[in-house]
This record gives sequence, structure tokens and C-alpha cells, in this order.
Amino acid sequence: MAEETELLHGTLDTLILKTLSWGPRHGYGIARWIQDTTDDALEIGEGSLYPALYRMERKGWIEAEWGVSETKRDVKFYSLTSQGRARLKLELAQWTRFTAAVSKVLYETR
Amino acid sequence: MAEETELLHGTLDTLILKTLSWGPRHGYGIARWIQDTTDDALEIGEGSLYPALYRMERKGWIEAEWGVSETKRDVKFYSLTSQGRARLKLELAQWTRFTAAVSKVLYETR
DNA sequence: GCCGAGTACCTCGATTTTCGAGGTATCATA
DNA sequence: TATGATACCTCGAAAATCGAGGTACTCGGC
Repeated sequence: MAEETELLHGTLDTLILKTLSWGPRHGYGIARWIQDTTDDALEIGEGSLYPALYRMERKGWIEAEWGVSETKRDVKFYSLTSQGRARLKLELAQWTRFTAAVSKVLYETR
Repeated sequence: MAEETELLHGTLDTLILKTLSWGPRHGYGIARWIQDTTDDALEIGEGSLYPALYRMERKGWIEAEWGVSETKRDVKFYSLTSQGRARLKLELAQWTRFTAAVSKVLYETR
């Protein structure tokens, strides 16, 4: 139901990194988890998801390994690298700074 | 100093609308105000600013009128239309919903 | 009178990202 | 055996930001 899709720009990576910080997960599962956690406020389309995963893998933030899911299907498990953990920390700090700055503008009442 | 420029995506319009909600201002002044208000955390490049203003004018959210600044220079004053005011309200609500959703993912400690 | 810095406008192309739509295949359930 | 959910992937369109470039005016200092 998210109309604020444009806002996702630049945030998707952070969301994925954070999701993986709880442990390995396969692509589809990552999208599901984010959607569930946010009560469907955030929907990650597969056309956004997979390109994002490749991008992050290429940058060395995450690693992929084929495995078998609980439902007995071949899936690709992604996990955070140490670089990815560092990156998450950085992006988290950026997000905090950014939203604080935006708030100064948006929530000022005079 | 903002490295979080990618995050600006989709937020710039809202920031500009909010800035104009205090009254008319010229383009350069809008960027200055945002930068000052956020203690330089948010820097609006002119290559982002002017295209954004035209976009919003085209959509009917803001209006432009040439005038003379306090410093006696020809400047273009932008002001909010009623459509713009409605749009601001909408975008404010979206931003609130969006950040709330992102927070659910990012700030969960388990 | 000249020069530099700051003000103020504008434009262009490159880059990046998200998204929708399309495609394939498997598994469970009815 | 058909349907729906799971799960992967790819492509091109659309949109936005950014840096770098350009013009021109005003003011203060020398």
C-alpha cells in the first residue's frame, strides 16, 4: 500500500542490511520480513529487491550461498560480511542524522 | 557536508514546500534557509534546486513572480498555491508514516 | 576604477535507483 | 491436476539528484 515508494530511495540497502543482521535469509524472505515487520507499510518489489542484492554483493557487503529452505526448495541465502556490518553501522548513523535534519525543517512550528 | 544526498530523493519537494509555507522566498533563499536551519546537514545544490522548482511549478504547487530582493537584485519569488498547501499536508503525512515504518525495521533491538 | 567574493539565475548530461511487467520453476493443497 | 504461493531472475522505462558548466549583478576593499 506504500505510495511513498519514492522515499525508499537510498533506504532500501539499509533496510536489507538490518534485516540480515539478525542472521542469513534468502531474498524472498528478506522482502517478506520487511513487509511483515512494517505491517505492509513497506513493500519491496522483486524488481527492486534482486538488483539491490546483486549491487550489495558486488560491493562486498553481503555474501550469497545456495542452500535448501525449510520448505525444501533451492534458495540463495544471503549473509552479512564484516564490511556489511560496518556499512550498516554507517548507514544507520546517516539515517539518524538525515531524519534529524529533515525534522528540523518539517516539524518546526514557526 | 551531506553524504546522505541519496536519501534526499523524494524529500526535497517536501522540504521546499515546507520552507515556502512561511511565506514567499526566492530560489537561492530557499536553499539557504534549509541549509541554515539544518546547520549545514542538508545542502541543496542548484542543480537539484531549480529543476525541482520548475517541476513543482508545472504541477501547480507553487507560483513564481519576478521581483526585487532586499539586496536590490532581480529575483524570482516563489509562493505556495492552495494546491501546494494540500500537497504539503499530504507529503508530511507520508513522511511520518514512512519514517515510522523504517524505524520499525532499523531500531528494533531483537 | 578594478577585482574578488557572494548572490542569483539557468542548463546539461551522467549516474543511480526504483518499479512494473515479464519470464521460469517448484511445492503444497484442494 | 490446477491453482496459488514460493522463489529466482531480467529488462527497460521513468524519475530524481548532482556536478560542472555558464551568465550576470552587487558590494566592499584596494
